[in-house]
Amino acid sequence: MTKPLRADARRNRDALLAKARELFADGHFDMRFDDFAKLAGVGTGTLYRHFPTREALAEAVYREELAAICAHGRELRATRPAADALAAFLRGFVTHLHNHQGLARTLATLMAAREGTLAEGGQELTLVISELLAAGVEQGTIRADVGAGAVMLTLQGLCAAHDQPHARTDADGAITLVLDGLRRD
Amino acid sequence: MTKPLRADARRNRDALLAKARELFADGHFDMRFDDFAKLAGVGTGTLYRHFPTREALAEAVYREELAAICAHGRELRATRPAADALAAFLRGFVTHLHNHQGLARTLATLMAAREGTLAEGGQELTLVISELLAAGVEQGTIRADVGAGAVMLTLQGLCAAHDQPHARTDADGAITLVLDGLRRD
DNA sequence: TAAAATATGGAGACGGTTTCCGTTTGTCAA
DNA sequence: TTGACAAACGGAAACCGTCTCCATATTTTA
Repeated sequence: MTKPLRADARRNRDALLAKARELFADGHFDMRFDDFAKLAGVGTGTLYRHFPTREALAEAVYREELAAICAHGRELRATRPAADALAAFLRGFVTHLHNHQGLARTLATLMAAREGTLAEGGQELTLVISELLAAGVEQGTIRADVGAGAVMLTLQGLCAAHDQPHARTDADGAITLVLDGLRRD
Repeated sequence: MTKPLRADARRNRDALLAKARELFADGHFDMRFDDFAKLAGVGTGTLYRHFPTREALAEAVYREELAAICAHGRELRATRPAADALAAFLRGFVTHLHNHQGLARTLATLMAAREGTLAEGGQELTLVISELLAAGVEQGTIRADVGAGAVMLTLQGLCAAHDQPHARTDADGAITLVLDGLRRD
């Protein structure tokens, strides 16, 4: 599965990721792709070998962060009533997006992607949400006629709009609607 | 305001729009920008003079369509209880998007745009929705603590996801959540 | 330590975008 | 009408980011 990587290859890959993380954190998302390579001190070819596209790089940068979010979602589901867990998860998601612009930007792309490794991240998130919904249906606190896709679609909106003026307020409002709309009580 | 346009200029502009409409209707959204010019029988420079960017062209193509949608929304507001009008408007919007991929694609861009003429289209839609909401608040059928931005954000999600597998089902679900979440009764 | 396997780097090809300016077309006043 | 001026045209060529290719270098294996 996970093919063993040659020493220099791993070193270069890590250098690229580190530099990308640094630049993303500073809000530099739109660099010339080649420049990532230059700044990381590797050749253009090396960059392309490790990350064929800009999105692949972003995906690698945020993979762990997204996995952590999903893990947090599962933990919530295991330790709280489903409706509470869902609310906490979505509210936390909004806050996290608000504090991590790069993640929002990346997720907007990931969710739009329909094939390949890129889509995986989005699918894991969908899975977590559908588990939360299923638990809520089981507990009778969440309606059964709306699927995880509908919620994901709202999240996609949040991500796509993350850099608009009233993004935070609007995002909070949208999540409120989703939560109240889902509630069955 | 509306500067008088020279005869040949108007002719070329119309040819460009007509060809773009035709191509968009056939699902050809990703043409080389130059080719619009060639296909419309005008020079590259002429294309750029009339529509500086791809988005400007798309915006011009769908401007009337969007205006019609907004007009329809206002008409609904004037002739029905606000909650009904809002539901009809949003449901209709989903159906319309589903039947007009090009509009969805264009709106996704328009809504993301934050400045210039491009943003205008998005703003008019926001305005219509906030009028519908305001009417509902007045009539006591819609909650007052969530703004039009929250709804727009969901619509942005619909547009961004319009070409995904379960887009229609998910869109219907998301709108259901928005409507039920907004209802105050 | 030599051969095989893997990875590197960066020059340059590629292709879409955009500008620039000499020519054409339309407008308007006389 | 016609002449002069302004507005618009067209498309060749400059521009610029992306991506490939391969001679060279590094690591691994035997």
